Amino acid sequence: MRIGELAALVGVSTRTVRYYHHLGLLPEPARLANGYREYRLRDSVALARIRHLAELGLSLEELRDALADDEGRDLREVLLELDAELARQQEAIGARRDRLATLLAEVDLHPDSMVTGDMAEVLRHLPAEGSTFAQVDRELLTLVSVMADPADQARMLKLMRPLTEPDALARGHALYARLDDLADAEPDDHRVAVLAADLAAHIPDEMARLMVANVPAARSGPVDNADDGRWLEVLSGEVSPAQAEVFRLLMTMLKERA
Amino acid sequence: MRIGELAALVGVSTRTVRYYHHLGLLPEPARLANGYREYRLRDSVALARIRHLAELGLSLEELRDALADDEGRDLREVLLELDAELARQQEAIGARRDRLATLLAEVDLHPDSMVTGDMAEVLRHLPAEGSTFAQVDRELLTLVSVMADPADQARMLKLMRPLTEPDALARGHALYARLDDLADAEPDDHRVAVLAADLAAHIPDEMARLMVANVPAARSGPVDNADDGRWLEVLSGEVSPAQAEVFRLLMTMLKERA
DNA sequence: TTTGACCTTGACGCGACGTCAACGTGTCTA
DNA sequence: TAGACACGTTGACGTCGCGTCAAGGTCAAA
Repeated sequence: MRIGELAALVGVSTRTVRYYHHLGLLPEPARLANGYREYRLRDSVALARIRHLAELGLSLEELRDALADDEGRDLREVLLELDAELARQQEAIGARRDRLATLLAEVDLHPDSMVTGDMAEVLRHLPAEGSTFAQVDRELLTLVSVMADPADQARMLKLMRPLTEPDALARGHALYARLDDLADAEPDDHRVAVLAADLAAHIPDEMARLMVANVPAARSGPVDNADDGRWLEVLSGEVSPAQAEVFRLLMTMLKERA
Repeated sequence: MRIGELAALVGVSTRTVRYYHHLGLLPEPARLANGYREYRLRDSVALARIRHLAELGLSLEELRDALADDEGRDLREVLLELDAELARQQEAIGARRDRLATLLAEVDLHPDSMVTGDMAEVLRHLPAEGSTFAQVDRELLTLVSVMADPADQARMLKLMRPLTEPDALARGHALYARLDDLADAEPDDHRVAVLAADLAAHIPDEMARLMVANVPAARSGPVDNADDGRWLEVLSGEVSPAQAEVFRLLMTMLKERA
């Protein structure tokens, strides 16, 4: 047989056969006078065996190891390992499909974003365009909703629920307005400390504890942990210096309260 | 934020972030005076969203399309399509695991080869070393056992069962010996036609029909079908001219009988 | 003789990055 | 002030299992 016949017989391309030669998986057969490879029956048996195993999902390198010398001993281990690997893959795909189903339900309800229904509810209660600080909160909440695992998120949403009550909402919007008023103020403006105290009063105890536990800038001591990064500076980049000072004071107050 | 902070926050490598810029998935942020990229909160939101979707199995290209302009309309379709794709993958892996389990059972029983137990039984009944023709049969049967689907194989094995009875076996071995005797004979040796007839008599009717239907050299007319290849020549390469002639005559007789 | 089907080797391309090179920048320490 | 060290920049190559094209050589049929 020439290479095309062998390939057609086993059902692969000639490129595949030559590639297997290149890898040393299939021995190079004798050549005819014109340089063509001349295959025999046993080559097609070897090739068919390679394909049989490859189609089960074995990598060609694993194949070479398994078929190398002792065909029986190693092969069984490799196949068992492969089965475990395939089982893992099935589970992983199942988990992905679960998350996908969750996401699809969210997309159905809120096509414009990718947050859960509850989080979308919270976001809708934030002041719309115009408030730069509300925009920062919006981004923070969206980030959390994409990154945090569902359990943590649900806990957080439960704590935020009271803030969406009509009167709490009105006070919240007033606080946002006062924050926005500080856009051009100096960090030592007298309104800064007052606003921070009012914000602290607005935040329920349980939520304060959660913020202290999770916001790096509020944890004890100076920035000694690499994980902490530079949260405060990052936020400062998003808002004015006076507004950043409000945030810093607020976190200090919450930490003292905890 | 600089690129390392962004990457650590979202849990990817800096290379990944730059790759997403390269693909246009994530917009390039402003640069500092020193050329460093300067990221803001919204960049981390965008990056987290990309990762969230990518981890579900969407390709980056699909992601770019889905997140391009209309986030809601397209995304749902893409996600549904992805779910179908994942379901297909799960099924494919399941099928692979089924075949793997079959193969494992075979390997347990017959560690030296990769054939089913029944086929191993047939192979064991063939004359051992020394008979070149039996070696050819051995390779042909092994090839069939690797390539044919299990149903066809089972049918074939059932037809071969009578040939492994003690007396049929003895006659079969005698026929192999007579074939091997023709190794150095001329194609017009008088033993050729006799042996072909004896072989034909040794093959049960039903099996003859199966061979005529499946062996290209036995089908009607000259080689007119590309699929037929050059079976006869291939076999001739494995055995002597006289032996090849026996095979040719045998197939002709079987065809006439059908 | 020319076509057309086959063979040869060699090289590039894919997808989603990892990894290394060669270099500039910023911060901390001796 | 110098050096160490961590970080940033762009660019290029490697991964895996081949597909695909390039530029030729070989062979049977029209």
